[in-house]
Amino acid sequence: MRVLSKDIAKHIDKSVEIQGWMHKKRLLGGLNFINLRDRSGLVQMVVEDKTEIEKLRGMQIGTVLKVTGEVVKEDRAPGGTEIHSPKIEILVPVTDEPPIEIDKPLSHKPDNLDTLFDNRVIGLRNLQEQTIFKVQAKVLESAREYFKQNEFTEMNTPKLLAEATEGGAEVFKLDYFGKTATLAQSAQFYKQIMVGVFERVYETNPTYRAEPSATTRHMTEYITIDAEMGFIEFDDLLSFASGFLNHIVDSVFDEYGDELKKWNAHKPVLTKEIPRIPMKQVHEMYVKATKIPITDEKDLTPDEERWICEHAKKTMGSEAVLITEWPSSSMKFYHRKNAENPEIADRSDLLFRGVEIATIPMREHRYEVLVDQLKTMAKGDPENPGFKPYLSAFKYGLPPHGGFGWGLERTVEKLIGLNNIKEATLFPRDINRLAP
RNA sequence: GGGCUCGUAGUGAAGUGGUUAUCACGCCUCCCUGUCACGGAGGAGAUCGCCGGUUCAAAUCCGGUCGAGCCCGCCA
Repeated sequence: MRVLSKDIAKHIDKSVEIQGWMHKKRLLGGLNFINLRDRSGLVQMVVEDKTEIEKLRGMQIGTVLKVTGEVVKEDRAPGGTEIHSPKIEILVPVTDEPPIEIDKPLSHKPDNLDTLFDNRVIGLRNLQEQTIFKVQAKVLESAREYFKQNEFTEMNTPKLLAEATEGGAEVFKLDYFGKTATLAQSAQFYKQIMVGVFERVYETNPTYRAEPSATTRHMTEYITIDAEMGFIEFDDLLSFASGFLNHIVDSVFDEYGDELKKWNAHKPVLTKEIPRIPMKQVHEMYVKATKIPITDEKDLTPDEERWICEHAKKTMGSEAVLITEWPSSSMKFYHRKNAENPEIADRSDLLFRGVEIATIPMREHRYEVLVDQLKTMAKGDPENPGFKPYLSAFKYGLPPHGGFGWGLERTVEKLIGLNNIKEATLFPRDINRLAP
């Protein structure tokens, strides 16, 4: 009966069987320490028997072991317990030394990321790398928790689409039994359609962008937390997003705060309601503070995004900020113009620690207005089979609604304090990486 | 797509014209009974990304090429 490393303290003075990977050898001669890794962590065993330690000669880190030994309480052992007099059975011998270190922190310097990803299969076994992806799993878990508390229904929408209709990002094209299919660049149309079914829906699925971007915050495949809710207005939508971020941050640091100390990650300071700042005001504050002129009034530059987050941290007690009042001239056709001021759109971007992690807009739900915006802003044909089913959802009744597309990897990256989105991705895909 | 920067043992780094290319981790052999970045002695491991050029001499300078990184544009 296998016992996990985290549970051995419950078996003091008893014989237990443990299984896992050899993580570290410290051979002191007559007294040898072997660390074993399993899914719950590490356990130390003390090997004094020469025939037992000889079994491990030539065996490298990663060797799969089954060990039976006695659990002993020992203050000098990490965790206060260890295994004595082990009988070692090698389940899978490993004689090749690992191409990258498993038992020591790996270099995350930009110059070394290529090596990190080339050796990803083995490097992910590194405990510090594991922390990144336990945090990622926790972000998803706490997101689901929050959605459930707020009566959302989880869904899965198709990623293979007939043709590109949404506009904006470049799409991947692929052969589909002689026709051309595209990979979804977002769940946009489907999640709006599903508002007509469940009111509140979300999914956490991959999305694909064929943009030839080579930056620290872009990939060709990434996970979006896509949510949409009906019968809501803009204010409440932004409050919902504030609560969402707070819940995720609290959940992650409650569970992994200790492990994250090894990454020098500190819990972000946030306000219950994330501060909302109109874009024009950000431009003004930025220009005044930095003397750097604004080149594009319709968007923020990456430097402005970094600056406003620092500014909000210092003056508003929040490392996140909601940028509001986006000019309607740059909005998508399915976004909604502000009722009082049609020059601006009911849209907000959520910036967190210097990077945009979510876009949070209200959608235009009125059929006639939407059709008009489709024609004038996107030069789209409402009769096009890519648009017609989508538009019919509106024709047959969609309430006022809004939602967000929330970048999972960017969120994890910034929670931990990493500098490149790919570090927060198991097997990153970018303009020139398709493997491993 | 535009600009800038970088390619040296398995890994991380040093070496800016001079003949055996340096160090640390890892690996191999030996010593070591409380290690936890164990310690000590010894050893193996690199056509210095690739091609061409300049030079008596190139890891080092020049040109090309391939690969990578960062910034910008765009976005999650």
